[in-house]
Amino acid sequence: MNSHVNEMRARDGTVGKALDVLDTVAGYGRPVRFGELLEGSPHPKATLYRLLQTLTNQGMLAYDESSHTYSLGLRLVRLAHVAWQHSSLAPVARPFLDALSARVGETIHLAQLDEGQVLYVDKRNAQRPVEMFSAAGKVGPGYCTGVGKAMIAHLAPAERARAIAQQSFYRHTAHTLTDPERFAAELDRIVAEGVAFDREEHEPGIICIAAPIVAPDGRVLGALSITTSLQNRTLEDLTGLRPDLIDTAKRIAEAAASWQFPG
Amino acid sequence: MNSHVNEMRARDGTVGKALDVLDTVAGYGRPVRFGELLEGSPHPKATLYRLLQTLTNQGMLAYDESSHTYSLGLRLVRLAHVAWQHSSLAPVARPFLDALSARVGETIHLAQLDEGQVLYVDKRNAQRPVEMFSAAGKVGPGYCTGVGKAMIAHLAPAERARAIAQQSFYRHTAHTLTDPERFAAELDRIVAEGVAFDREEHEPGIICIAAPIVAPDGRVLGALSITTSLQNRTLEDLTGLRPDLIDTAKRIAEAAASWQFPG
DNA sequence: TGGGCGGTTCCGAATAATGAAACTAGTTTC
DNA sequence: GAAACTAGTTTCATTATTCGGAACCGCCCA
Repeated sequence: MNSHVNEMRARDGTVGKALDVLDTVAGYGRPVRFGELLEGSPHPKATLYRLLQTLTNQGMLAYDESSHTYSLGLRLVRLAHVAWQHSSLAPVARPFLDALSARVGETIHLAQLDEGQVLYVDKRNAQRPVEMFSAAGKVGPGYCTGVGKAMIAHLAPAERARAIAQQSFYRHTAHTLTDPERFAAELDRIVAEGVAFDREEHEPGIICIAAPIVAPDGRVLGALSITTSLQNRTLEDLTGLRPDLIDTAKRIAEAAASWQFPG
Repeated sequence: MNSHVNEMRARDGTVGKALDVLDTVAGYGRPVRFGELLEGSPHPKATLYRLLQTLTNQGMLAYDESSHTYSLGLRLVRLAHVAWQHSSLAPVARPFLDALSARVGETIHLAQLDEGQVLYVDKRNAQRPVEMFSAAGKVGPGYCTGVGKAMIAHLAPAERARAIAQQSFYRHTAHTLTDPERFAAELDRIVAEGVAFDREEHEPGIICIAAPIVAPDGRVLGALSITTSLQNRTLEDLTGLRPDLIDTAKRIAEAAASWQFPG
């Protein structure tokens, strides 16, 4: 699914390899045995073994004696807490999300771009209170989500090309855009309109409207979306929310700008 | 504050050093410049420089061109999402926390032990919906919190000794236990009683009752606490919640056990 | 124009990573 | 119950990488 990320990132010496292993373990999404990791690993047994030892010793992985399996360690959770607080828009955007959520009553996502993929960093849910990490830290595709398209559309040309090259263009639904050419055209349309729509491109029956969060200097900081299902609302309903969405995105960008520099 | 953790963990070759740098950056809690990191770093300029390059290139750090500062990167948030899901009690405990929260209406914490410190992995708040990462990933002291004492008390002797040695015993309030001897006695009392109390030992006016979550094989998985302020409730009130708390902790332990092995 | 400071690059020496192979422990097969 | 097998761990001579002192760059300020 996202193993190509591994291939891309390696070649930073030992540290790169170690972090690569971390990604691989994460990719399984469950405790994994030494043998499983070995096949599919570019490293010989002893090397992989030492990497796992080191990472475990460092608390980045957790080894379960009884089941002989490795999982990601708690040290990551600890680090991520700090990372989320100062490398993400979420702390700045929080009050704006709260307000927007109260006004529109639909699911709201705040996302950032990471290696061409969408990384959700905060969320407001209409019904249930809030799902914790299930939102923050989750990744999604860039080419078939509202937030992904909104962000990629507003990148500088070179970055945009790179981001397009990083997409898998897997067909999730009948509406998914799977052709890079047509995708690029869609991006131009998005820049012209200022917002991106997800027209059931990722999940059937799910639609959204998304706006980019762009810094004064033009850098894309993230994106904001309002998601709903066709059972509740129509695309026209979402279009009606456009002014509020764009306004909120702009306010977040301003807040981020004045937060960035005084630090 | 927690720099001793750094000292302890290094000496795992290059990877150890790199992760150490990550901790250091996290310790600042804000974007930090190269020079700041250099003083206080055991590495010469060139070495530190290369470590930062590697980590940045790997997405573990983010470098801001304009302010020349490093912060923790988004890749950590991504990894932590997975780590939280399968290396923490939180997913298993979630329904039990929801139920307990609904019954008692006070703030609830779920924590695990990491290097002698308390790592909060989930939270239910009485008033406001839920504060996201502000709970999950946050660390606290082991010797003056309910959850910390409950967990350390139920460790095997050798581990308990190690955990005690890892405490700073900084005096937060007039009630903080700062003597290792008396702390050990408190731990024995906690084992006998089955629950730990925080009697304003961390923050004035804040009290809590905590129970450990212990696996069938005796391993301490985590702890659960109900926190309140002396303005609202008394220690006696909390004692009344003891049966419910202990019962919930036991149920979580059972759920974790039956989740651990089928994996 | 020139000094100072933060950041970057070089390169021989020192060190740590490598990986084939041997070993051990637990498990299945006959 | 022994032998073959499987999965995981350790060893060690070789090799490649990291190390770090020193030189270099370039920007800001005087």
